[in-house]
Amino acid sequence: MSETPPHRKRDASATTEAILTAAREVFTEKGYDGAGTREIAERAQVNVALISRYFGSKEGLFAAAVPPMMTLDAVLAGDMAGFGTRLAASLTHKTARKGFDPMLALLRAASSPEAVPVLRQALQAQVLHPLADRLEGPATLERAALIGALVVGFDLLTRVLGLTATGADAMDALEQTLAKSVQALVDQR
Amino acid sequence: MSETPPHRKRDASATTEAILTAAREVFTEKGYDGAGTREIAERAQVNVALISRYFGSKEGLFAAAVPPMMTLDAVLAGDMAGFGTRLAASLTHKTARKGFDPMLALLRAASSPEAVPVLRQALQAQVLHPLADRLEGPATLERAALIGALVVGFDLLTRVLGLTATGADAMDALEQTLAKSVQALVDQR
DNA sequence: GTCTATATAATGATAGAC
DNA sequence: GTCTATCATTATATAGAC
Repeated sequence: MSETPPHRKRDASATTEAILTAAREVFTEKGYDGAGTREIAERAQVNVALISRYFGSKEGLFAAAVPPMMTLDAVLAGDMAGFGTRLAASLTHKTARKGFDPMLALLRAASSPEAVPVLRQALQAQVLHPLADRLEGPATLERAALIGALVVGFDLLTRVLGLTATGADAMDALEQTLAKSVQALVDQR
Repeated sequence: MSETPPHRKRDASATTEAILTAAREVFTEKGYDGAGTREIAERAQVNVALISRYFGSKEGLFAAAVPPMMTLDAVLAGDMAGFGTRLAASLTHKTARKGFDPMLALLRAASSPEAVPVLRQALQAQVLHPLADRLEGPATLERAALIGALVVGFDLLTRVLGLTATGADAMDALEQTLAKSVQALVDQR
């Protein structure tokens, strides 16, 4: 053997994957502005220059990392009669999920002009339209948007701003009321 | 007269007011991270150094400028039977309000750690609690929080991310559905 | 009370060696 | 395919003259 110290793997796809994974985590925690390319590279155990190499720019990295992961498939699976309950449970039972969280990433990037266009497009195509397609009756897109608003606002208040329900029964009341509001939007016609 | 060229007024209170007004506008437009002290000073027609002089830091300026203005008084005035309608109208009829907008400022600062504590406190004390006090029945604070989530989420989707309802009748449907959802949370018991 | 000038630190991006 | 080194820009904050 000869010399080959500094890097673990000479594989472009493994490198890009490591960058994407790290980027998703850091964007989730710090938002678009707060996430630095150096920190992302460090977490990926990769040289900073490779971010520009493979993704062109921080903006390109964000677009490749976050929007493709935005989906509602998990809660859309199942009958729509139980949608409100499922959705409310998924929002209140977020058991300190660490790592990537598309919703947090969206909330913490929404104030950055570079991120807004791709976020809007992904939200439309991958969340609101699929949800609207599962609704019956009039104004399905508008009702889907209001369900989206409820979800987004709930997460903003509780997980970004850190508002807390005081006590376990308050949490129950919150979850039930949320489920009811969502289901009312689903059942409306 | 002798020499006195570069500044219009030698008055601390006028200067701090000019800074506060400019800061509110810039924070609204650009968010906490995006707003630069230079830009704020320029818009206030004031020297940059005076921001540190009077507010200590950018964080101090934000705390002095935005949170004290967060209030729900305008829509809380009136009987609660019409609250949903009033609130929905105030959200959808935002006729391109220019200048300071507390809700936009909140949304665009929520991803910045320096802004979160003061935003949470102001939201609790000046918005959610006053609203909860006007509600009757059980779990008033939780229902107030969900109304807040709906409002915050709605503005995030429409004004920060720029989702648009397609057509005037779609806007009507949106407004009516929103009013209905809010009022259901008010009337619940 | 306000100014200029600067200290200090961080950023995103790139050129070119290996 | 990956590295080091650096460029260029920008940011907040402060010291000290006026």
